[in-house]
Amino acid sequence: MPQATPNPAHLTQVLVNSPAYSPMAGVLTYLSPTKLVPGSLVRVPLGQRELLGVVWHDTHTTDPLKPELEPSRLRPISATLETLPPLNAHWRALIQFAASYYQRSAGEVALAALPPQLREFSPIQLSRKLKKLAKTSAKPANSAPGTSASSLQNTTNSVVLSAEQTRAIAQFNQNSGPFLLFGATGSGKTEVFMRCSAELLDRKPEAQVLVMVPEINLTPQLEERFRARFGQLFGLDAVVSMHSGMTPAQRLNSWLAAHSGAARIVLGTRMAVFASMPQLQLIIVDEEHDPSYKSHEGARYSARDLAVYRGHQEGIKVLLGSATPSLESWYHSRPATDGGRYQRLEMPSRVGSGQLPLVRRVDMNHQPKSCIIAPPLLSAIALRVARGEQSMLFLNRRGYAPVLECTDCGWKSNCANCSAFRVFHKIDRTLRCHHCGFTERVPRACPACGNPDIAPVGRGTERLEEHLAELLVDIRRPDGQAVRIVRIDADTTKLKGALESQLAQVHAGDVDVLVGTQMIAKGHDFRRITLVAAVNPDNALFSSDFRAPERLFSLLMQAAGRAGRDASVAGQSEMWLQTFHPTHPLYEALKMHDYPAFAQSQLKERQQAAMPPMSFQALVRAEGRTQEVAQGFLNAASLAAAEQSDTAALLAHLTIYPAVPMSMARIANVERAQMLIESPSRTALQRFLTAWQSVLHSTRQQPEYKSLIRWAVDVDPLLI
DNA sequence: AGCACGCCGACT
DNA sequence: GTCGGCGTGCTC
Repeated sequence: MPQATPNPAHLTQVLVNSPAYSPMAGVLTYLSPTKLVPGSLVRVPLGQRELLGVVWHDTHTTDPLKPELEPSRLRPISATLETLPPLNAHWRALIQFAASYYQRSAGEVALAALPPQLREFSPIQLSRKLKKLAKTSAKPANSAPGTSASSLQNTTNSVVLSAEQTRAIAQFNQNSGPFLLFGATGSGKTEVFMRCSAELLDRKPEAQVLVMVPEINLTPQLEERFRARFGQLFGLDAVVSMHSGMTPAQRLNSWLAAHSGAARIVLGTRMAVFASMPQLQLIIVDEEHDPSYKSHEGARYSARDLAVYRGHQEGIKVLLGSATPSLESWYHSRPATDGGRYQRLEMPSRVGSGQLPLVRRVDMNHQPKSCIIAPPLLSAIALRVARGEQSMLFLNRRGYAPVLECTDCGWKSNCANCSAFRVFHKIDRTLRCHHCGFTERVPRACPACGNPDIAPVGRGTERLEEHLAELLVDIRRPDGQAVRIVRIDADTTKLKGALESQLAQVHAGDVDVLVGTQMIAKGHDFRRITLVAAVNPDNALFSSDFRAPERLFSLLMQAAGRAGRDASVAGQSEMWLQTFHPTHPLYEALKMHDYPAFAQSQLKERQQAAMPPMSFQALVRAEGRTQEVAQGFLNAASLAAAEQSDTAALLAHLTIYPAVPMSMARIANVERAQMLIESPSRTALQRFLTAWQSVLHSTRQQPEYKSLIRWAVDVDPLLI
């Protein structure tokens, strides 16, 4: 055997952020003077750059693909961030699983899961930062002026639990989960979350809890409640947030607090599922049905599904909560005797005297032709205004009208870059594309035939607000003043803090009627609203997207939950639906506030059509200059799967559909196509996708697909 | 993906 | 004479 080099170095496997399709995917091998523990953070040279890396496998298995890699050509690690404890085996297992399940490289997933600022820091910068943090956290954090710890604890723990809450908590304590807390809006799910957390934190002195919420705007409310409850026990900085709205410095601080164990409760959006939490004992996923848990870029992971995996992997409890669970979770929580894997905890009643609102359907077939707000609904709103109560109307379209049309030649306000209409915004007289942002002033006359008579078709929130103001012009509030209408949508809340100030107006009672898009139906408690109306909810009933009814039901249930949360007015609160299909089963179930009935009928349909959750799907999306290239690439890769033995062997277990244009086929002059792959077996689908990667890569190498812009696999897609 | 190198058009 | 376009090719 030849003698080792005079300065012996350890071969060290390191993950860096390199995408799955580059030849650099997987681990890279470096030299290190000392043996480094897996999970250690290092800085390594790669070409001209120096990158953050994570030390991976213990064993240096020789890569069969690159046998020519000689130790003499390896470069040494530049530096080790030794002031940080290595990422533990649980975290590494989570990253490895997410990367393989969602068909991305481990390096991409691992590095995306670390705070961005950590990628920039040198070891010296990092140790400076850590020293600074140690100094500030050395100060006693729990000295809130005015309230003693014991008095606050008394008030928070003196919340009387309902029988349902007590039973749910008992079941949680006696079983191992995962749990699905199926609780009506207002049934007190948050209180259950806090009690379950409190018990675990009490039992284990070092325990950590991860709480996930779907959207950033929901974090402050929940954060406030958790901080009020646990801040006194563990220090105010023991509760930290993690979401994309934070500054890089804040994100690093939160991450370090979680990683060191100082943070006892981590509250965050989907990215938080990857937080390093060495003493993690419980994961809570609030509003688990919310589509925001599914990532749309990079690795298209589902944070809810990864939370369940992580809980299983770490041997800890996972608690999912929703008033309208995803059909996946609902199906998993069927009785264990039927094969269910989750334990269902039920809290059907509202806490206190609050009743669920009365659901009223307006049959639009029997209303004046093309009316926007039916007369009975208008009178109901007018009545609330006169009584000094608030109403909320929502419509799933912003702008004034979704399209402008020439009454003469039929010209429509198409977008030049997208397969979509540009929306008419009357407020600044523009036509705006909501997909690519292309904005122009409204033409004086039809650009095709010169006819000056071009008319808005359909309605958006702007037009609804305008129309409502006209209809209610004579209505007076109890104080004799004119009715006050406010609109809340993406256009009115663009400026920072605008949403908060508009919401504050509503809470203060300065507003009689609130008009907006779905964003007002979610999350916020409007205690004085006694009427909620869905102006035009029918679209989702006949959508080509099989999940549209599920989303509509959930949205309407949430919206209904906005009404009458205040017990003093709950008796009179109503949810109105304007529909051309009043007897549709979805609305029937909604009227009875009967999610289980709705879910049962949906699951039956899914069963018959062999769709999720009874089957498993993956979607491959491709983007190119033309549909021919995008679709051609997908179809060629599909054909080639039959010619490679490992993929061909699995074809019997799956259905690969032909490539089709996406429903929004063109955005910003990029043509998009997709191909659906379905299988009754998750394993078969997984094996196929893994083996198929190399086929996709080599297909892209063919000269006719050189112009392909990109492709990506979406496992368990939400939008088909 | 980054970031080089490299070979052709309009500017101080 | 240079600045800069983005086409190929490499990075342990």
